[in-house]
Amino acid sequence: MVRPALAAGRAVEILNFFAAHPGQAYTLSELHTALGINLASALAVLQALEDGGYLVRHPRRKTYELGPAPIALGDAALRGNRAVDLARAELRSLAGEFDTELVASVAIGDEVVILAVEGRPQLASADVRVGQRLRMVPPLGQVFHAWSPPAEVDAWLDRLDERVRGTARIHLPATLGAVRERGYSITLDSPTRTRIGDTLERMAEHPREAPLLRDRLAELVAALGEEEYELIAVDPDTTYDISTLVAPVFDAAGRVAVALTLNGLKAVTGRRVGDYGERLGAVARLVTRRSGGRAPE
Amino acid sequence: MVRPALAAGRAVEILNFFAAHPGQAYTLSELHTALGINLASALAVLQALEDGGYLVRHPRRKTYELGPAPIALGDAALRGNRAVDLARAELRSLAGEFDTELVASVAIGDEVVILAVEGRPQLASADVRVGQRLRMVPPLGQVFHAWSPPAEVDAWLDRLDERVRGTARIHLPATLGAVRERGYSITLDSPTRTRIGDTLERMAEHPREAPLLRDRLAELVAALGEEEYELIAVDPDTTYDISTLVAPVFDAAGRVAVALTLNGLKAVTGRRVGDYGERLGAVARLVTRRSGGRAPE
DNA sequence: AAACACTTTTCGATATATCGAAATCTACCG
DNA sequence: CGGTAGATTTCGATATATCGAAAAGTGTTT
Repeated sequence: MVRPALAAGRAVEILNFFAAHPGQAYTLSELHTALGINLASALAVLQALEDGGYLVRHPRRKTYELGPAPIALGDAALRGNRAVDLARAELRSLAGEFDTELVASVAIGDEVVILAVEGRPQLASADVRVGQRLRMVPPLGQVFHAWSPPAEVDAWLDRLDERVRGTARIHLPATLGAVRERGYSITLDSPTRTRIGDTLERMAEHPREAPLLRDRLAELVAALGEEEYELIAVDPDTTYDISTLVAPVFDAAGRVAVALTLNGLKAVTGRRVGDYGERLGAVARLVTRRSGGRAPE
Repeated sequence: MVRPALAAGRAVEILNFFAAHPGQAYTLSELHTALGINLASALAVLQALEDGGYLVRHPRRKTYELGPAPIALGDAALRGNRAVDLARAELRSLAGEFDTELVASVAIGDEVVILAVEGRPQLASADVRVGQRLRMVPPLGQVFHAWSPPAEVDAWLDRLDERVRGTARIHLPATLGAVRERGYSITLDSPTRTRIGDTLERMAEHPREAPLLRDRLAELVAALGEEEYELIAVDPDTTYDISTLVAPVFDAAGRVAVALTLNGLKAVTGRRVGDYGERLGAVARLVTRRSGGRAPE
């Protein structure tokens, strides 16, 4: 058997958990209950991570927290990933310019991982932190799939509960088309959408509750299907509450390397939405070009 | 058996290797030969790391390189490690002020790991890169041991080849005392010292050659024992070539959390050496204070 | 001071990852 | 276009990590 390497997978899970909870310290049993890893196995993995300096153990409290080794690793990863490095810098200056929250995220497997957060949102939204991992279930992840081959879009849709998959398969192609056409995604703020975000966050935070929350999520997505969440046509004179504007940064292969998100715009006219979107899109194109990427087609 | 978790240890080794070689891509067999991990086992671990986004695989070339996940992890580690974060910022401004190379490093087990490098050295020295790991064998690591309990100093000395251990045990207590007294370490540049650095770097780079290089290292350390490498008394009017000035940043428990190193000063008077050292020491004390640390005693 | 509740560590049987070698695949070269 | 050298992937026996549960340790409460 060659696939598993169970202990390495555990090491990854543990590191991801610490990445999502910066500055926090956890005991062995907290990690055991949070991640569902057997105590003895978790101990072995924690010792290996400690030996390498990825975690340090407080000798009295017997808690683990992040050590210095990931700092060097993160530095190396940033050097090898020009797009993220540039995106961080650009988002920082955009945050000053726009006075709202800006986020850089990437897709890893079937999850979105937050890599940078700058500024604060105008609208109260689900709180976003670096290291957060959210399962990329529609409508989350539109920019990551707007330029994808049909097979990948299908895999994305298949993550939906089967009760809502049918209607999603009807609506989503049009919205993905609108995103492709416009170059960025616009989603409207609504209580339903906020609750979807909260639920996904809660599922990520408490993996043990995930099965219970799936039903709830399915209902919310079904409800969202009835609303207009992805804005297809923008009227310049209507006032909107915007949940997110998202623009893609492409890599050399024409795939979405990083997504730049502008979060929570309160009561803005369609005209202004267009201005924000174009500005965000221009930054995304700049980062694409400077990092050696190219748009598809 | 609870100690091993072999696969987790391999994951750590592989990540360390990538941390030390930023932006580089490696094939399975390159990693296999470089790290001495069985091909099949290495493949399993690499797949686990890839699933988590710590590595990405180039589908054509079949090479692995760092993915985006370590960026989030590094960010979290920095948030939890105020001392390193502050040290990086302070070293950056010092590099502008001093026009030489400045380095932040930490001790992990029996190794020193480089976490930040700013500026360029005046003297040609072994090249220093973020992520580098060097086995901390005397004379390397003086600041990390100047305030340590005797047992740790002994463990450090025991890493020396037994042929030179005896003389080192005679000389080092005095030099550690001088470091403690002065608050920072001063080591002189010499061909022997440079070659020790090169050899340690080479051992870290090619673990397979390490046993062959141990003899060479022992000879060099023996030769260094004859020279004056740690400067005990500084004459204000003599001109020195300085290899390193190193000042400690302490954590809340009074242990050395980070070492700040100023590398390669060419032809400076003793008076100037003192100025540099005091400035570096002042920065180290500032970082200690701001990060909530305290000096021992 | 003693019992309690909790966490960490240890332990032995079993399932499984690891190892070395062989088989397959890929790309280069004649 | 066929051969070859290198790499990747697969395979089966063996060593070993994993699991559940019990033991030892730690700090708190009564």
